Amino acid sequence: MSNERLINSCENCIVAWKNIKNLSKSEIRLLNDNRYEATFKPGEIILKQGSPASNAVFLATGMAKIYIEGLDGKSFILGIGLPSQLIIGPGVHVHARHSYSVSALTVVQACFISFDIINQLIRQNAEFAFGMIEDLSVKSYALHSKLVSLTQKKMPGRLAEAILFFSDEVYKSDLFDIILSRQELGEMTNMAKESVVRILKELETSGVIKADCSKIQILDKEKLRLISERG
Amino acid sequence: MSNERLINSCENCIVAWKNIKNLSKSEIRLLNDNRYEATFKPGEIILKQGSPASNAVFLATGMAKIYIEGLDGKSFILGIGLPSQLIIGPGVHVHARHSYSVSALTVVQACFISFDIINQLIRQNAEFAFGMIEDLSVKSYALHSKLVSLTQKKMPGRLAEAILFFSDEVYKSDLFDIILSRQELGEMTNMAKESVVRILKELETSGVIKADCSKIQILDKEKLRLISERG
DNA sequence: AGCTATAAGTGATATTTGTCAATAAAAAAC
DNA sequence: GTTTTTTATTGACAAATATCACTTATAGCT
Repeated sequence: MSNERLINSCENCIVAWKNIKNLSKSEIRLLNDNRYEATFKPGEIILKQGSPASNAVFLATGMAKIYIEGLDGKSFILGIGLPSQLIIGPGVHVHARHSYSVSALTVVQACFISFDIINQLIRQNAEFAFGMIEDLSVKSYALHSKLVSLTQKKMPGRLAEAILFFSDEVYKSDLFDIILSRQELGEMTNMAKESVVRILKELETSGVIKADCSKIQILDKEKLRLISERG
Repeated sequence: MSNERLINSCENCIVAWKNIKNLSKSEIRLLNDNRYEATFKPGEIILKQGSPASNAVFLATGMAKIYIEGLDGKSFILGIGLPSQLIIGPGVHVHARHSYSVSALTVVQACFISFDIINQLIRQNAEFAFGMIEDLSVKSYALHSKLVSLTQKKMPGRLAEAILFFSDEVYKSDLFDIILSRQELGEMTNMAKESVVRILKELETSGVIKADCSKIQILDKEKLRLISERG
């Protein structure tokens, strides 16, 4: 963690959270004056599940792994935190504890803002409050889809979905170096790492993708989408 | 659906949503004046997944099944709607569509209030907005637990959890007539109805519960809790 | 560059869980 | 109170998926 200020101001920050546009100049100043930056190295923990939630975290650069630490050491990867996102678990407004852990996958620059400030802004600015509600809703909605996917799709469907997520949401390309290991890919799709390897190979044999270690290329996106949707 | 007014006013309604206490008298009046009641018979659909969400629904009496209609006709039961609850899916603040269906399990009396009113109240009353955020957060938090439970627990753990849910949250008793069929219990715990029957019998054989058709009695709650937690 | 630790890949085997087919028991309809 | 329909239960079997025990790559270190 360094202490230099890498980001000048929230006002002209190009990776600022969408909802910040609902704030007035003076509100943005309040936010900016109470903002603390930190830089994390790959593997470092940004937020720890169960710990008291006193700050909201905005990712400015880099990628982070958002995961729930479940039963006997197993974790479940909820998703990948990307720039512009507000990282805030639902636990915050329930019992002021983080409901998941977040760790850096790459070098990550993050801004921390106290919930006192966030809550003050929610209180004084209704549009900001709506933005918060919308943010929570979008995340909740994603959990619903995930629930259906995990309970009703077979392994190939779930893995296809994960590959599409990386292609569409993370790398915005059909050829990318996937940052997660097979183990982690399994933690994201609820399958054993060996099964990840096997299904990847199946997808490769059927000409849908090419997977060589971390390099993944989507060859037939339509087919991959079909596999993802059919389950 | 009948049109008589069964509930006099939100102000002294004993099954009113918790967050209504944050409203002023005039705000409650606004709510009450724009409230429409409806009575549903068992099996009737109260909200349909995918349909435009124009109203919030408050359950006044009865029980409802909240479920996602997933892939090829399979549904996943998210939970049971009970009196005092606000039934509102996350889809509402994302794309103004219901993200799940709700159907009456018993005779249900419900109040409908337009989102125009709800949103107006969020806008003008910060505490009410906070109540909304808290409600969303609690629901989202529950989804996180469900996700862990479904991915990391084995069938006995998931079924034990469901039985405890009915005992602790719904009937508040160790002996109850469960309203869901074996099929539905399976849709709630992600298992086939035959597996529900088998695990129920296993639990019965090991002296944890007694299950005779719809009648379920918990004999050893500690052990049931252990099964639920260990997975 | 060589050594070491970590991750990927493979095959055999074991578990878990679902599906099918049939019967028994309840509940609903007449 | 039958008849009909739905739900519960059972056993045999099949499919999906995990686990184990290795082998082979890959990627960090010194």
